[in-house]
Amino acid sequence: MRGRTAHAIARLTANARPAPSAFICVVRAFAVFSASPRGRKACPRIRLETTTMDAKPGPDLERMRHSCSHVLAAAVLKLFPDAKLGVGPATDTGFYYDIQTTVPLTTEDLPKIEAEMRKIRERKLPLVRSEVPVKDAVAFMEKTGQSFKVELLELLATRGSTAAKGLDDPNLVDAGAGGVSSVSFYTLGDFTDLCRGPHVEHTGQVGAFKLTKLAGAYWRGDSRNPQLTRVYGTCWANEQDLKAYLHRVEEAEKRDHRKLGAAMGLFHLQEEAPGTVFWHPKGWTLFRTIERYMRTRLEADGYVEVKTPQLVDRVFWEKSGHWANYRDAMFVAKPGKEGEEEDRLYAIKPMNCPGAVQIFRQGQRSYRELPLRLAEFGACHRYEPSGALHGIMRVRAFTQDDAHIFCTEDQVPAESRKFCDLLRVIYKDFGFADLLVKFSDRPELRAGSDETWDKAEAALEAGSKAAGLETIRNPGEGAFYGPKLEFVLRDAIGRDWQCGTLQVDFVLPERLDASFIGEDGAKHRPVMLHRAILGSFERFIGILIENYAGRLPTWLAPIQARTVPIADRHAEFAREVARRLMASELPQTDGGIRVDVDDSTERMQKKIRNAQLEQIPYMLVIGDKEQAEGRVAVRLRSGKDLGSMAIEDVIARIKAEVGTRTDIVEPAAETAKTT
RNA sequence: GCCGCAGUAGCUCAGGGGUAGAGCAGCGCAUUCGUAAUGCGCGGGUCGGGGGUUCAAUUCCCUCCUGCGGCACCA
Repeated sequence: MRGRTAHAIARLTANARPAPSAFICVVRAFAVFSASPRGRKACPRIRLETTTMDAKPGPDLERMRHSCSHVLAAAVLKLFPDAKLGVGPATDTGFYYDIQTTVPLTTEDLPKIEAEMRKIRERKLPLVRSEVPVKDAVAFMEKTGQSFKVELLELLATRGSTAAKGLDDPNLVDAGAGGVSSVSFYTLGDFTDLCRGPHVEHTGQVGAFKLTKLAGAYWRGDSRNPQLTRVYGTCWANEQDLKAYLHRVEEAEKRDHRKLGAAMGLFHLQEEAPGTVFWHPKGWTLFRTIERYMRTRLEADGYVEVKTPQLVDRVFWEKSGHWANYRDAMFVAKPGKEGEEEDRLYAIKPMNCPGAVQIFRQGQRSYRELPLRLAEFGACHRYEPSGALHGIMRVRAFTQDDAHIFCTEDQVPAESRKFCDLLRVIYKDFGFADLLVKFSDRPELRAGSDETWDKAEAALEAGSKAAGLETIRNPGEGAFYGPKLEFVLRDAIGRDWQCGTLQVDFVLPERLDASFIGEDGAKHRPVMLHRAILGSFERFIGILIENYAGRLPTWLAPIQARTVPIADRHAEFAREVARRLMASELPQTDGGIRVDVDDSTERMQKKIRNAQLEQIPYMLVIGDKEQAEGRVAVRLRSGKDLGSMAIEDVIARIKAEVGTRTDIVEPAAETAKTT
């Protein structure tokens, strides 16, 4: 968000419509749910809302959506009179209501509920607010059997807030010390709900809506509580906006890395290996390109690379604390003949840090070696809950761009700063400019004393200050061994992805007894910084695919150019051109330009179509003319025709794009169909 | 893990108590073509696995697996 003008944001968020020339920009701070699959944790952020000056006057969207959730609840109660209601707030695109019914709701009920909702809208029922003493409110909800509402009322009476923890419900948070003595009710026909409001005046003002999905949701977000059925809907000012939204959802689906990744031939997943990726040649080329790039950056920044074992005795994990905290999520192995397995139980590493400590512990370390930056492209396995798996974004086997920096407490600020600088350069190279940083402090379940945590949090605070970061507090979300900074980047369609992390750890060096000899000749404990920039390669590649909608910049594209001979007699020259491109040495890579030849018997038009669909940056067409002149006709995937070019000029251009990691933008390059 | 939904050819999808069909892709032949689909032909499926009901199951029921959308989780 930073560094963007309000106008740019308006354009980003204006549903692909041109940005209005005049608009009002309202800045509001409130809790929004992050779209990051890292979790839909509440992530407070400044949000810009834009409204056009010439926008039609009408009820505020959020208010309308909130009212729409009441309409939903009223409709459900009409159809299922014994339904118990949970909470029903507005969301970024609509609303939901959590409902418990004796017979579970199914998707077949949705059209019926929708029809009932329309009836309510047509009747233009007023939404009437009333102030009610808590005692009376409880009596009313008890009488109507709304036990969840009674629970909410009790929370309001004692705490003045219904928030489960922290900032988790933007619509119900009204945090204030102490309880309240009265609450507000809203009545809509014969349906009365506990609600803070505000609402539209009557149900006729509820715009175009559609119920979109059903899902289970734990009461008050706690898996120990009963699960209610959450009915999701979307709601817009008018039919046109609703249609535009549904269209946008469809467009976003086309970016889905699972679909694109398969279509681009990058990888596949299959039943027998849930949550693990089969990388195909093109996908692995992309993976290695990123790995090579990271290695170059890390080496330049004073890291040394290591590799630690996959399988380590459980005793080791007990020592590190992982066994106690994460045993359920670890894969274990007992080798040996069936019935005669070895006594020792091994676990596949879920993290790289204990391994890194072992390397640090070998021999006697001196303060002169610090800071020691041990990088590892470590492959970790975690038995993630089945419901969490998602394409290659959330998997059970993944490769981290991990590193552990062993240093003194005094070195933490400088190392933090150095890390943040590196992180920013790398994100920029991948095309991400927007960055948000969260500061996660001590969780409830943790290792180490409070004094240690005080020290660690203070050190990280100093580090983030040294790096010049503005951070957002994320209470209780630190790792069990230390507090962390979390780096969130924003993609081309405004979604947030948490990727990087920097964690200060005083605990593991202690537990695993790491030490160095200081200037004073005495033994000291090092501080350990855990850090990652991409997070996991698998997830980051998924993010890249979605961010670029498959159209990876030339430096990352698995195939950068394809020669397209028009007829068989041009094939030999096409192969010759490809050989020349392959022989050209690209900057910062091991090889030449990644090029192939389409010498199939298809017509040229079909070959171009195929290259387009594969999002290949350069199509080098070769016919009689080109062959005679020793040149190629260059077409970009944007549809732009660069005309006839000398082969060395094509090579120079691709080299330039790879060298700067930025594609050359052609001004008139927008003729291509979007597919 | 929990709630809801889904699984039919490599892909997208149709069908339905009497053992399956389209388009694309693939293969073969013809075509040798100037910037997003040349024509003709051919092959391809234990209808996710297991169990049950039935004269008969891909279709109905149960169960398991996997995936999808959420919830919870995410060192």
